[in-house]
Amino acid sequence: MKCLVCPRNATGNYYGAHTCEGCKGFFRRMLESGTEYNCNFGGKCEVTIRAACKACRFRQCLSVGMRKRRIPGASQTTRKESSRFPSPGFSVDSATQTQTLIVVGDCVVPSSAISSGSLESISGSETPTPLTDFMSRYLFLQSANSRQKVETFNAVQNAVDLVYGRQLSQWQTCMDRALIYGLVQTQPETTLENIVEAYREHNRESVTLTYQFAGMLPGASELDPSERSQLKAWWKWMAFWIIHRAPFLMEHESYITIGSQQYHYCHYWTSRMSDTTLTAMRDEFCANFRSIGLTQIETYILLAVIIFEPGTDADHESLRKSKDHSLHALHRHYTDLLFDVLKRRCADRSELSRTCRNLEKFFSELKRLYGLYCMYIPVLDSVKPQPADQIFDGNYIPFVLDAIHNKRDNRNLKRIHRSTHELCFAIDCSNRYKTDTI
DNA sequence: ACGTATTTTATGACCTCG
DNA sequence: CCGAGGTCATAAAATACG
Repeated sequence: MKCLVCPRNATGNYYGAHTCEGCKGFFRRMLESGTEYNCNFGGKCEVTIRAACKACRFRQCLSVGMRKRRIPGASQTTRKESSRFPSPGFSVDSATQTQTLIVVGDCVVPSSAISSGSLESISGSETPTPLTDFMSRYLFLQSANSRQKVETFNAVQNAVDLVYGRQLSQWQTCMDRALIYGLVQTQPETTLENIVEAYREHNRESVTLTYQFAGMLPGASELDPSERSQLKAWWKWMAFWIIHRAPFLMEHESYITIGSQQYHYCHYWTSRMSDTTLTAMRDEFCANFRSIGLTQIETYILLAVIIFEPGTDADHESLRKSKDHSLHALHRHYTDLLFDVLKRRCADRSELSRTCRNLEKFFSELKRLYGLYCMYIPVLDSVKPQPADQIFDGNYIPFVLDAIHNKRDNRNLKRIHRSTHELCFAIDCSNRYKTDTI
């Protein structure tokens, strides 16, 4: 196997990546010395043997996922890691790590629980008395149900790795560089127009990834076309957008990179592109979501629940009324799975109910945020969700690019801005998202 | 300025230990 | 057996010197 940093052969997995002895030693020395090197050639040097530019070699180390496991005296690091995906039990600490679940009796348990010898406590040792027919059938159904959940759990994990693994690790690198190593992402000179274009590109890609993820969820491909179209509801994508990014959108700074240029979409650009109220609300929302303390896999199961939420679109009124179509069944299945996983992770009932309460609170915030985004995403013209007049009742939508080019009369823009702003707070999304299913 | 010797620094193969 | 961290010979770079 090749070293992920330089052209040599890898000799093992060091600091979280397959590298050679040289790159391992180099990374260790860089951490020890704490010296920060700058590249004099634009940060794009090829990492060759021995003579490589230190700045670029270190950047490459970070980008392939090399991390110091424990920084002496830096408790912040551990806190940050654990706040992202706190995971007692179902530990999934990187975007690409996979935790398999298996069925024991009627329970779904992480495979690690078996190897660590806690099997007895989960399954109970033996069942000496013969079962009645009814009980056998009952247990069979229950175990089939568990098996299905395990399959779904693993499929969700697989979908996360495949669809989002790369993106998550890029963002994690961006965040680690800043928070752990105090390195600011080198940013090429750019303009607001470039950032807006990158943001659009990023969102187009994001739509694709969302539906790619949705398509990989067990059950999705078997839906009939009208049901499948409901997976693409615009508000679902919005919820997906924010939840998927929540670990990286902090109050003090954002750590996501966008577009083919991988621009750091930092607070500065956010403030140039949208209202500070929106950013503040977004960041507060993300902080609240992080405080729920869902693990990574729980987060994406939650997203699956959202994806399969039966629609409320007027076009699908008849579908919505029938309670037995597949979308409802799938929604139920994923909700069950989420509950199962939560139940098994939470230490006691109070932790479980706290998590559920927080989830409920999160849904009501989501509605509020949805109102805001209804205004801004069409403004940025990054996706074409529904015709704007359906959301804004015929009001003119201010386009940011128009504002940049001063194509519109500024006074008019301000007026419209204010009116849409007020309007978005008034949008009642309560019929769009039901919390009673969770 | 140039060539050579010496010193300093960075590297990576190998080692130890948990 | 694996990987984090230590050791040390040595390659490479920096500096001194004639």
